[in-house]
Amino acid sequence: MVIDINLSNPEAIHHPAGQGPIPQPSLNRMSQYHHYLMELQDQGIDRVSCSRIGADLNLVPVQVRKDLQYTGIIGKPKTGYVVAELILAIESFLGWNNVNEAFLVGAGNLGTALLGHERFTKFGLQIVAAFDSDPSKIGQWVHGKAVLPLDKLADLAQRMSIHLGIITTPAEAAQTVADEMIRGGIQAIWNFAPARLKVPTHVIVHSEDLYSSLASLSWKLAQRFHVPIQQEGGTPDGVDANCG
Amino acid sequence: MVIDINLSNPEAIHHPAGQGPIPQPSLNRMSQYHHYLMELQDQGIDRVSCSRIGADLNLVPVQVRKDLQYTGIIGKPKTGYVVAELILAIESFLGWNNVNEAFLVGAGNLGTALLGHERFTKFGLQIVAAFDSDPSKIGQWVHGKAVLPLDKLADLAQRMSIHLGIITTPAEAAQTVADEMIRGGIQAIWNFAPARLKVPTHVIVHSEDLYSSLASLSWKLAQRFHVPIQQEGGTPDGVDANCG
DNA sequence: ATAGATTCGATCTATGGTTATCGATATAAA
DNA sequence: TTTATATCGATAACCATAGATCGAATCTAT
Repeated sequence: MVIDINLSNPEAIHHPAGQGPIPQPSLNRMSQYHHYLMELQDQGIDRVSCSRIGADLNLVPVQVRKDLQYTGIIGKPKTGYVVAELILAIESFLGWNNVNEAFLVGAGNLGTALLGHERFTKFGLQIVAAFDSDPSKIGQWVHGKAVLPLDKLADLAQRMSIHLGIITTPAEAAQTVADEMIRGGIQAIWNFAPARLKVPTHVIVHSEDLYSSLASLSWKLAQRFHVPIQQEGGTPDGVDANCG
Repeated sequence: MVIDINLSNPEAIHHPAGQGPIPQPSLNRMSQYHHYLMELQDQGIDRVSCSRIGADLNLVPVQVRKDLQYTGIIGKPKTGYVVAELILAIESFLGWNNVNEAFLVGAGNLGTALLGHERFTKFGLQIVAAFDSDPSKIGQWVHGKAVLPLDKLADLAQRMSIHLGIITTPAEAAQTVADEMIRGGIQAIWNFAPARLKVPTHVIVHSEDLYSSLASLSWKLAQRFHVPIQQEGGTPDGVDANCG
């Protein structure tokens, strides 16, 4: 799950097509649609309707339609959308057709996992180098990326115009790393360390907060086992919701 | 970010204290409060008010108060809450005072990272064994946990009454693994593989969906760089929101 | 060519979550 | 002891998101 630290006010979120602000939940569903459409394409299906998408993704058709409208795609009555077009629309909407070069800090297991995830390139994410402060890791190559000393980050980020930083260090190091990134002019941080980052308001922070997920998960498990009383319309199974 | 697959209807989510259903966002904020309160405790602070929490966490006090009420804690006017009590209240509310034993499948980098994360035990999560289908990994020990063959999972889960499964395999394997887990009577799945899992409705699924996060992140970055026009109350920085 | 079925796009309504308000209560200061 | 202030808990207003409805458009089948 994600907690974005510098919230202040959830303000209007506008998008290019000028269709007004897009709700965060809609934005979150985009990748789901994208993934699903890629599957359709693999199966040789070239047209799809909102009803179909909704049925397969457990969403009500109207919601799908609304979400897709944000991408600027237009569909035809009775036929629906052209799958290929729709994929492109989503990719362009999300900026996945442009490359985002990124620096990753923290060449541990998690960092290594991300470095090895070639599929990111399909979504415009290109991790170009890794950094660490552990001398034993510096100079190594991980999945074809050099591990450089952390103190080179700011300068390199600036010279290479890197806008995105990924933090996969332990919690203690996270703030220091974030500060370095900001010093290097990095605009957005994808943070996997379980720490609240203090950043200037112009910096975008997305934190993957495992504990938050774990919290919902264990709460729901606890519910199931310690609250045998379940007496209403919804089945005991209905304890789920999206965005857990 | 998290997408929970078997949604159907986001139905009422009830909790023990009987204060009515708890909103998912509130649930997600719980771990944040918990983390913050632990910090306070480390600093020797023993009382705290909602205003204080809100100021430090960028939340409006009234929201904090409401969230905390779900845990059943009661505070005193003018003083606020006793930190130690509050921590206990949250832990008990989330079920973090009970142990959840879990099996993890997929002893790759990500799996290894999770297996090595001792801090999980503080939150009631105890990963008791790892599984894999790669013969070269079977029989190894990772961070003190044995890596067993996948086909032993269902039987062991049943005999040991394991309720929680963690999937850290590649996407292709995820569904097979989930099926095995369900065969073993597992109730909840924490899925890190980028795949939609098909599960019976009684099984809780929490998927950490990296692509969804990446989608928001790259959208926001794209917004920043490709839409120089930003003409309203909110600053261009205000593009953030929680739950990205 | 026409009738029927299906789906899109737009508008409207309902739900759920967030934020504001108000009285009550506890502490601190006068 | 009294008064002022801060905070809690509850209720109510508000806003964002989700869902329902309806007309218009397009395709298929007769």
